[in-house]
Amino acid sequence: MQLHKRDVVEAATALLDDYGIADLSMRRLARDLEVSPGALYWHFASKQQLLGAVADRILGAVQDCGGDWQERIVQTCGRLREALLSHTDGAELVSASFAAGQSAVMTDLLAVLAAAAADAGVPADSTESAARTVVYFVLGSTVDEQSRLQWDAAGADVSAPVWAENSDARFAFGLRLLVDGIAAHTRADV
Amino acid sequence: MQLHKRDVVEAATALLDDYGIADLSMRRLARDLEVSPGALYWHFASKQQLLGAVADRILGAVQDCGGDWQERIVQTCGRLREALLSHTDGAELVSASFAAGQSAVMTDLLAVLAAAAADAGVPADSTESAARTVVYFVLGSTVDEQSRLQWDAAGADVSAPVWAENSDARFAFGLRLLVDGIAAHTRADV
DNA sequence: ACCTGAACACCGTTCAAGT
DNA sequence: ACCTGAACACCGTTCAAGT
Repeated sequence: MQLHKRDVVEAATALLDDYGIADLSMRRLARDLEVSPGALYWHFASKQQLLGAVADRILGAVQDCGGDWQERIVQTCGRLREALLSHTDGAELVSASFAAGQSAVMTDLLAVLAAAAADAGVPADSTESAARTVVYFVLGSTVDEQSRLQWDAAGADVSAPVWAENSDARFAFGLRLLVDGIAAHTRADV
Repeated sequence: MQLHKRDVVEAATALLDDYGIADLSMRRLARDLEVSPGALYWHFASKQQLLGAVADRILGAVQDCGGDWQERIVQTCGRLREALLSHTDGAELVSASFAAGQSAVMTDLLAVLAAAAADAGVPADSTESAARTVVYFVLGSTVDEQSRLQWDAAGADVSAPVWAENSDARFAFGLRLLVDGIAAHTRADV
């Protein structure tokens, strides 16, 4: 039967979860779907574009939420982190797709965060900068956390769980820094 | 004559500057050096390790500096950004090497930033988190900036220079957010 | 419209064998 | 100690040709 975009993205996600981003190749994906490699290029212009679709699928779990601007930022970032951690190499894949400008959902999240910054009183020409700064933190710290997590799961030495236990607190601390920064900045300008 | 680590790193940097990270392959590098690909593996255990050495070469230009903790953070980040921007795909390469834990100099910079955070009054168990948050911002924003810069240099549409002019201000704003956050956080805790 | 088959132009890494 | 040659096991992408 016919191959649809959704099937391809689903199979790619499964491949990612089971074997990681290094094994997520167009040829391997085609093999899993029992089509020729060229077939994928009927549905996607490039591997980058396909990875963007996988990123958007991963980020589907992140819905926006209510509350004041601080709660909205903290919640959005928390959910983003959870979504990334729930797929093997999820943070790395989304990070790469974001950098390549291939994730539409990531662009939406940026808008949500920029709106929260606006509510906080950040001047209109700086809300985008504030939102990006927050996103850089979430992506950077989660890539770090996940690589350590996965390294420990394989290597398994003693001091690993200590890091893992602290990672929630470390994430919360960095995020607090940014929220405090936004709050302080708007106070200074008003 | 004999091949030395320094020659390899130098040739790799030249290849990076002239053709970008996508063309920085072990085989192409070997061709430029007029050796067989296998020769490189006598001097470096893997491509990742070689890229780490290139990252450290790029970061050699970033020396540490004096002043109060705020000045030290702002200066260090400014110099880091300059170093990244002065090589094609420099931000991407250093970012990848940092994530892979292959850049010794990046670890030094982390320590410098952590020391500044400590001077600011951040509790000892959080200085590392503060430093990493700053580094995530510099790497993330500079990767972004550089990809836009290089895309414009090739594509060349109208609205490009506007972005370029604002990128200094955008960087400064994000950095200010973080410095304000560190300042606010320590005030709240003391 | 959708896919196959085969090709093009590459990769990183290993390792016996040479000097 | 340092390097070559050749192999192993792959890549992303394109495109004429088929149905």
